[in-house]
Amino acid sequence: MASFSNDQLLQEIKSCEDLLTDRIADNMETFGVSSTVGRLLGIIYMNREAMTLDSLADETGMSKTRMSQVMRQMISLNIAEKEYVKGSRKDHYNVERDYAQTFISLFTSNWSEVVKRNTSLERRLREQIRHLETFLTEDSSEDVKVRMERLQQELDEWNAYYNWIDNLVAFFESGEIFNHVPIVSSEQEGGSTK
Amino acid sequence: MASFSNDQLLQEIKSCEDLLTDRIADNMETFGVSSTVGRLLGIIYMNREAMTLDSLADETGMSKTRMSQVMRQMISLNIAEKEYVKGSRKDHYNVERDYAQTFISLFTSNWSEVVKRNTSLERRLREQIRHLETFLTEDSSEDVKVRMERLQQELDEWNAYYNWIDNLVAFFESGEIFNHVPIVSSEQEGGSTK
DNA sequence: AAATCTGTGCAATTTAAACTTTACAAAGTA
DNA sequence: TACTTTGTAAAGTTTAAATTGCACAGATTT
Repeated sequence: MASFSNDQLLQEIKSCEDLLTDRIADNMETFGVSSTVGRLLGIIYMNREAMTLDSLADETGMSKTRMSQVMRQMISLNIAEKEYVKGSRKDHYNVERDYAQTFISLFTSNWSEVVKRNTSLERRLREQIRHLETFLTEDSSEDVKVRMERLQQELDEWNAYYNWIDNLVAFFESGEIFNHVPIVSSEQEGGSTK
Repeated sequence: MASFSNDQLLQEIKSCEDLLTDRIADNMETFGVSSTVGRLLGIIYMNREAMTLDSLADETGMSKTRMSQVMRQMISLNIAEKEYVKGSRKDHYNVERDYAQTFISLFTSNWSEVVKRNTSLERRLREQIRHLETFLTEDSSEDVKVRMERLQQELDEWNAYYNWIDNLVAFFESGEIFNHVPIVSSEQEGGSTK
């Protein structure tokens, strides 16, 4: 078949990279964030150095405002950060370059929030139950007693579950997970041995 | 203060249960599914026995069609199943009653899908690269060679990452995770010892 | 066979999320 | 001081997701 010119080759390579970025964007939705988060992650990652809002807007064809919104979100998710570049007035953003670390950051951000919300609800309900219990008398219907008891058990199970999630988060965040599920880099020839 | 009648107490208990259901619905969004999935999960869970589309529609105030859609989704996510009830023509749906198991099912469903998609993309790109490599000649620009090399490395990292996720999924699905992050039920008095 | 019930495909509608436009404050520059 | 540049707040628009209403097929009952 026809050969490729240098420029054509470059373009082909770029289109491979774009496929990767697209996939990152897709996959990121699994974390419950907009695919644009993943897209920016991919773009900055592939770019191999920090980027400005303008260059991101340029690359995605989206508005600078949106870039600002997304980068802020990414920072709050702990998967990006501003990087000071001397001589430039613009903010430069860089991303976590370790995939697994990104996974952990997102996992942690999401579930910590859930645990927090749950803990406060649990406290509230325990209090409410204690309050309601004071109104239980001998002539309270059997139904009420049973339901109350069940609610208690329910809360106990919840507590166990959210404690588990909390421990799970710690298990990831501390990196202990890697002791049991290690990352094995593939055995491609010329593979870099960090 | 004023005392509570039996009915009032029941209502108060119900409203506690509703708060729990609401929270389940909220939390479920962390798995990237609609909160209605969580709401139905919560409702059926609290109901303590299988429910029909009609009773669900009744409970949520939503259309039966939507109930059907959501239940199907839940079944495909492995967190609900139809249950045969003799004497009834309606389908009855029940849900996984173990919180942690639900977590694992959702985690597994989501990430298995991601791994699968990625694997097929990786294969495609490896092939494309092998193809492009045949066009590399001595007069190919240095830039092209570097980019090509980088792309290779990129794919190696991807491969390592998705293998990790795949192992992670197995780690959860097999229940091995519980050996390292156990579920500890809280020490409430009268706590049931399964 | 006619009548009813049940679940779901499909198009239409509503609601929520993503994204843009405009405007402006803060900080830098001339 | 007046003029740019940069990031983002706020409100508006577009796009996508959630939800409904209608219709109908398949199964069940009368």
